[in-house]
Amino acid sequence: MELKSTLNLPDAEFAIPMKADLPNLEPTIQKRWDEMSIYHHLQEARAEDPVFVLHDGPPYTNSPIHMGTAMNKILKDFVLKSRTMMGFRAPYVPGYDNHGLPIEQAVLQKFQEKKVSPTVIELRKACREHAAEYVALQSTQFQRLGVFGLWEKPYCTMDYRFEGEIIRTFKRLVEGGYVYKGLRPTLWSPTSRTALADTEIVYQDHVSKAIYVRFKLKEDPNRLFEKFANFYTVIWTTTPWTIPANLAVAFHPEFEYVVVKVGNDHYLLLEDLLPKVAEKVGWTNYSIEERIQGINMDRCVFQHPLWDRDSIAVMADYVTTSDGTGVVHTAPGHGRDDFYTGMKYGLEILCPVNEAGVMTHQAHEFEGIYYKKCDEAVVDKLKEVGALLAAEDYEHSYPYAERDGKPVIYRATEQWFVGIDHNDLRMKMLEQIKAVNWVPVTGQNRIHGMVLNRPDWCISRQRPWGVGIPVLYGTDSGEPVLDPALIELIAKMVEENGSDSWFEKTPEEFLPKGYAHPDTGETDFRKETDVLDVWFDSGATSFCVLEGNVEPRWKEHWPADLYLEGSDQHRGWFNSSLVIGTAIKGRAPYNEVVTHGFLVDESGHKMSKRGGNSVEPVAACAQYGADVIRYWVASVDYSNDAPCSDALLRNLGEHYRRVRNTIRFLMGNLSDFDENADPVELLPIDRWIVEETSLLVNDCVASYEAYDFNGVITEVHNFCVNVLSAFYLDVIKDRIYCERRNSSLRRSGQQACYIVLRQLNRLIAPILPHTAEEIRLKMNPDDGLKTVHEERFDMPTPEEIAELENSELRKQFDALLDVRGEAFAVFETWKGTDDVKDSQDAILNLQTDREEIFAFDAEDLATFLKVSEVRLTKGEPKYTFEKSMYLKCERSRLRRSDVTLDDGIALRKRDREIVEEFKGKV
RNA sequence: GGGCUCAUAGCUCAGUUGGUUAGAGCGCACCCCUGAUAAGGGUGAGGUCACCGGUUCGAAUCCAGUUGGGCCCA
Repeated sequence: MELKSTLNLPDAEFAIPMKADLPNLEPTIQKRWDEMSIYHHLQEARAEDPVFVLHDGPPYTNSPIHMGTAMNKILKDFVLKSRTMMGFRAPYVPGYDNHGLPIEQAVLQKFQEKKVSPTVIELRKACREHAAEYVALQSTQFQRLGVFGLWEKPYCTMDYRFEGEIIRTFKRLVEGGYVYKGLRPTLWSPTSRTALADTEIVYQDHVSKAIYVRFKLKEDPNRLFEKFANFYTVIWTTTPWTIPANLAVAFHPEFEYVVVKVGNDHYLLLEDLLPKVAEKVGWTNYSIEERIQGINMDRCVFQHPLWDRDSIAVMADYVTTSDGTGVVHTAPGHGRDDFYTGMKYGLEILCPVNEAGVMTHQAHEFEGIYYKKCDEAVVDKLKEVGALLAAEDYEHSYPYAERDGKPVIYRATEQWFVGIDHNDLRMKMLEQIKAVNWVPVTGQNRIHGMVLNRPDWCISRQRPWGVGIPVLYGTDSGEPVLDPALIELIAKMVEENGSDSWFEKTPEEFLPKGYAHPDTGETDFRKETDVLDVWFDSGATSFCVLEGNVEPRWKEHWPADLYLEGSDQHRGWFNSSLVIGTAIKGRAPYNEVVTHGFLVDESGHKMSKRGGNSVEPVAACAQYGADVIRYWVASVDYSNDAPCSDALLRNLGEHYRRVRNTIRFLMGNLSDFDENADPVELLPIDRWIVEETSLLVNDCVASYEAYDFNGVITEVHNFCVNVLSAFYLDVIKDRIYCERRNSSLRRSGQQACYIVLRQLNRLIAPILPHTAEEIRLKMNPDDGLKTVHEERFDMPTPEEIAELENSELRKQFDALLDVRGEAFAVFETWKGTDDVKDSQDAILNLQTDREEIFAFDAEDLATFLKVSEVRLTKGEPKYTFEKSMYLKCERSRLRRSDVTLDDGIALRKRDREIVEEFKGKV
């Protein structure tokens, strides 16, 4: 008779296959999820439970997803699935960010290729189509990763109702008095008379007229320079035409300046640049009279070189020691740095240039001159009044418009702003930042600095693809109407017909009959042409989504429990959401913020398509499977830069297989196990493994709560490798394989395996959702649930944990595992002697002083230490081996004292009885 | 150039308030098993904790600087 047929070997039929074939398996599991509407099923299953709201940050819809977006969505999914298994209802409305320049430019390029100039309406339509295409694509790609959510009704910032709600959010800020109109310099093309974005600029070599100009000291509050006659400072600029807009001269507070005497005049400039300046302006005979640090000049007043106007000394840290004089000509209407410095010092934003690049009446005698021509006029005039020290041609790179290849200028234009200091908003935001839980905690530092220093928020964009700013102007007066009732009217129009209608319709078409300007009484209006900054769109999402006005199914409590995004969003979404949330409701729209880093390759360099080191999530899904990608996400420290490469994914595939195989073996042992049969009393080792598993669950759930997914997967993996494979499963094989099918010894082991398996499967489910579902489907447990994702973590109470951690049983097995490790190490050096290579062929003479070991049964010790016999004595630790002379049982393959040779076959007593029973049956 | 941040074994990660010989998994080498088998078990080799100073009885850990990455600005 075949001895093998009398054994209970693992049944591969009952287990999951060793080879996962995830790329083919996952879609079939996902199909099943779709058929059962798993997202809704889970929401209903937790309908009565506490809610955990993760509000989705919308990815931009102009490309397929990349690995970074995949990681972000997977991290969110870890949170949602684990919170669900902790017993929360965890809704998830995925979002998409649709408006903005990158889409507009992609679309414009397509038009250009066809040599078509679209109208604003045509362009917007094409942008909408383009965005919709990528919403659909990204949605498919995210779902392929195994992410659950309300995929049939995500939020899109371009949806009509959503656009309407964005306008209402604007209205709430208007009601709070946060919105005002001001000037701000933008890149401006005088030839096409439009504002341009940074991305529409190319830098080219350009020859400018560079001039050195002296400014006479007018007021000297600290009497620093009163001892010097004819006292000037010297500036250098490459744009003479901006001299009419000069309102300040900037010094670096920390740099060292000198007072230089030249003839009867004194000049203040940077010491480091003195030799260079002296050469340029032709000072041959000069002497340094005094040295003084820049900070001392703060708020000295100089005289504008042409007119009776002050030019005050301001402090700026962008002053450099490489060019010019160390004193920077500052025209707040003509430069971004100048603008912010001007704001800080309360200067006017003076811009004496009109939209065609022609100087206005504010430029006095230069009125009517084109800005380029004005360079010469200004130089002549400066020479005439004696303010010009030198002029030369200067070659440098200068911004040009990509569109028409012509130079551009910085020009202050009218823009809409949100006042960050209105109503103490900044202080309130800083308070909120303290109250939010930032993970990792360094995020708090980062956003605090940004909010502390941020200027007012310019929410205007001179662009067609966005939500039109709902403001009308009196045609004659040019006075804006900031009327909440009017904005509400526009919001209603937009939510029905989209913000396209704002662009399509004339004011007469949507204004009520007889509507008059609240301030001027005018009845003729023109529309604002600017759209809202896309950060306004996304900053408004917490209201648009969670308040449920756009879609009732989205309604959840505000603020959200969690935002989870890349660390770049400290400046972006976390910031814009905080501004709007705090302005409207006086608090942050999130209680907790988790941030992750960016992707790098194996050598720690940023991942990019151009760098040729990117890993594509769609391709990786097809090659390794989503669960392996998810394993990767769980394995990296996402709070830092996360490394990703093909080699890394392959490596993690090995980790995955190890976990999978351990579970597969557990399952294989359970083919004849009935979960509903009356339980037997567990043997000590079986009770031990169940208790160890409870401790594992406790640790892993704590890790899930702390968003430490690496902690989860590392512990699970180590448990599979070190505790299950290397010890427990190895050691119970004899019982499972060789004992009688229904013996309580075997049943005890199976019962433990079953419990461990169910526990493990829950622990991996948030990270490996497809695999966990595959396992559950194969096991088909009788618990009335439809999916592993609605199971709950089986959490012991804190009291139970404390008891388990300190149990006698645990101490006993800890001691055993220590002894086992030491014994194996000694065996390794002994083996080979007496021809013994397998520890099962050896007898261990174990001398130990560890009391716990003596509590074990002698037979169990031999089994647990994988030897033929253990001869135990008390004393100093000592391990010696000798060759076992016992016969080897042909059925159990063990050398034991009870093996006898009978009928030409060597068998243990137990095994002989079982074989006889089988014979009797046959 | 500025703000924030990171650097521990070939790879991915642990490393509590500063305290024995810095750990794990993978990979690698050697061995065992052949009843988890494109599996499983055992042992082992791998580290100037990026570099350079400092504080301290004692530093991977605290401080300053350097180098090299990353995000955000300019």
